[in-house]
Amino acid sequence: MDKRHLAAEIDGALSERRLTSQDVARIAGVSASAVSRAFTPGASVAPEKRARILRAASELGYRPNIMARAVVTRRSNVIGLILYNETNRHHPGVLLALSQAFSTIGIRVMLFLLEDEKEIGEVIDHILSYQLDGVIAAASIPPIHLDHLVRARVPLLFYNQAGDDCFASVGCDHHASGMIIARHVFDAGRRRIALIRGYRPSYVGNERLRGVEHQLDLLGASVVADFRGDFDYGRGVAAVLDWAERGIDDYDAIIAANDMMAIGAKDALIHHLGKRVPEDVAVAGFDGIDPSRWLSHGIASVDQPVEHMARAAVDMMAARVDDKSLPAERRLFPGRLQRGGSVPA
Amino acid sequence: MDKRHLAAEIDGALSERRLTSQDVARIAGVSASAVSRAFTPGASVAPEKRARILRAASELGYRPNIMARAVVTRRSNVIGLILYNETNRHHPGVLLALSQAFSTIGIRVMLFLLEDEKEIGEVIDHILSYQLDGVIAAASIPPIHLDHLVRARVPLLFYNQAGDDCFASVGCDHHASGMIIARHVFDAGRRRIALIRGYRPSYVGNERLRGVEHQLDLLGASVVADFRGDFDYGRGVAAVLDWAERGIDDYDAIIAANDMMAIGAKDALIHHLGKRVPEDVAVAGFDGIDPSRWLSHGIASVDQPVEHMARAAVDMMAARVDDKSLPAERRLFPGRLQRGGSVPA
DNA sequence: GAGATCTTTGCATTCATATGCAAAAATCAT
DNA sequence: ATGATTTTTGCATATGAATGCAAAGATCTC
Repeated sequence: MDKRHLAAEIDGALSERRLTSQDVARIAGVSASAVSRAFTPGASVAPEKRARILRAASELGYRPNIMARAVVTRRSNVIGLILYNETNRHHPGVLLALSQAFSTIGIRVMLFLLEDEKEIGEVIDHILSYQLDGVIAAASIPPIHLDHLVRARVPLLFYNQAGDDCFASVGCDHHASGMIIARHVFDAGRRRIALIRGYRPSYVGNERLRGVEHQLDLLGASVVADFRGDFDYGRGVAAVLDWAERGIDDYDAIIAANDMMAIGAKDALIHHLGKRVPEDVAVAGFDGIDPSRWLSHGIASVDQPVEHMARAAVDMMAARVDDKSLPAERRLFPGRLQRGGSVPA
Repeated sequence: MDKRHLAAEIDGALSERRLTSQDVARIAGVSASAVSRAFTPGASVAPEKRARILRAASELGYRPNIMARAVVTRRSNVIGLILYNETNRHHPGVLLALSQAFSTIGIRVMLFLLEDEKEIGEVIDHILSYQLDGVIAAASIPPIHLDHLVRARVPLLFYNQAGDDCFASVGCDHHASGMIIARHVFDAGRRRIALIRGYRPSYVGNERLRGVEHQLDLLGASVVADFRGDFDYGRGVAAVLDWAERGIDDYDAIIAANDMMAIGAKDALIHHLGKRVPEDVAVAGFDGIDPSRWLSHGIASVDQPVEHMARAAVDMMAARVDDKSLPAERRLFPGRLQRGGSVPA
């Protein structure tokens, strides 16, 4: 058969070339345009011709080159995700939820995992070079770089970052979450609270502790100690040791800016100071990460509705890719109290 | 000035168009080719002309469109990373190490995070459509899909997967790691071992336990219980409860296929059965994840030299992108024993 | 069966960049 | 200053696919 012969010939010549719509067109006996249309939903092709083309394509193993398509359509179906490595370590659910949610609408994620704030310039540069359809930033972005994104008209959505009137954003209401956990600790009868904060520039950490302090203030409980953390287990341990060293031991509860540090603090209380949790000191955190629910921990926490947030982020991003004039909406989701043995009921 | 006028005009007309090399060429008073060459290292452009072009480009905020470039050069500088979500949750260091290592050589990562094995077909389809320079698979790939990748001549590298003569791979010597941890447990005087395996198709889990069993066999210790896990904390708990329910309680050590399950088992021993670790039962795992080193856990483990492995993966991939004829080398790294309180010294 | 309407099709062009080639310019040797 | 050599440069074309347009074909109406 002639078709078979053609296919073999194409296969042979392919060592260096790439399979193109032309190749498929040849063996299906149509034009390259027809092939293109066969792969474009809603395009005008006779049904049985489309079938023939798709058959030929799958025989050859042809798939439209999305890069080439992106040049013409100005759509890559790829979004950039800027994430601090830290965020992934402390809360791997975020990456999963976003990645999964995007894949349900056929959008792929190019990952920019930052170890250090300084890398962000280079990352933005890359983002602008790849013609990404949009960017989700789970990291703050310095104004200079923001300006580049704006000028290139790349839709930008902040995830769990400070609200800004100019950009769309999705987040958890961390301030309210702070109030919830503080209330929970207060309701357990604790009045002398020690705080382990996030590191200075962290919006999430700051909001959470602002909420905690606000609530404690309203209820009339006092903050008797205070430590600057970094969201890592080790800093939770360090906080407790630091207080002990400085003779501070009159707190009856610790609220940490996330679960990792809460667990660290709890471990230090038990293993280094020989205290009991929650009898001597109650411990609470945020995020509701897996280890917080382990038998050995049972940390009271306020978790984020990550799936809902991811879904919202994806919806908002998709809408803004289609219509760049959409307003800078901000969607906030409430946290949910997760009870745990570390704070008595 | 005319140049300023031109720039303003370009800026105005840009609402729908995109900034191209032509625009830069116009205000720099050169041809588009010159602009292209200015951005191509080693291309032939007069130094001061290159400077002029780069200045104009940065004024306008121009960056070469990598998608368009990729069509011509057949290089996207993007690799695909196929990863089970599970892997990221149980061992977030893998994603970080790979992502960072690639970014040092200017290659970006498109992430394909799988929740379920069934998604792999769709993922491979996407990978073939984007003209990715290569694929790193930290997941096994069914032969049908493998064939597609091979026919499209996409360099493929397996990460921590079963060795295959046809493909490059990087991995940890999990069998040896299994022997190491078994020896460690034996040296602590334990002779009656219970095993928590990975789920059936997991290469890493199987290798680790083959190594363990081999070593125990050599040393003359016996396996008195055995449970099929899934690498999750909950299955570690379940294993211990299952044995208890079935009246099996004569084991003096548990070796789990990873740290998560080891921690789960340890927690269940302590909190559900009231046993002591390591006095009554020693517990060991694999990976050396962060929580395994927490004060509250201290799990003896064999960790993987993730940074070295990632570095190797990146080097091998980069080499294979440049030269597709490179052989299917396999690089194995030894695991390192991490001591911990869960196995007495 | 003629004419009107709707659908399908291929041609030509476009997207943004890279690059071989030959002309032009700059550099060098003499 | 002249010719030989090297470097720069722009033109033209290529990459792989999408799409407006007009011609061709199919379908429908009466």
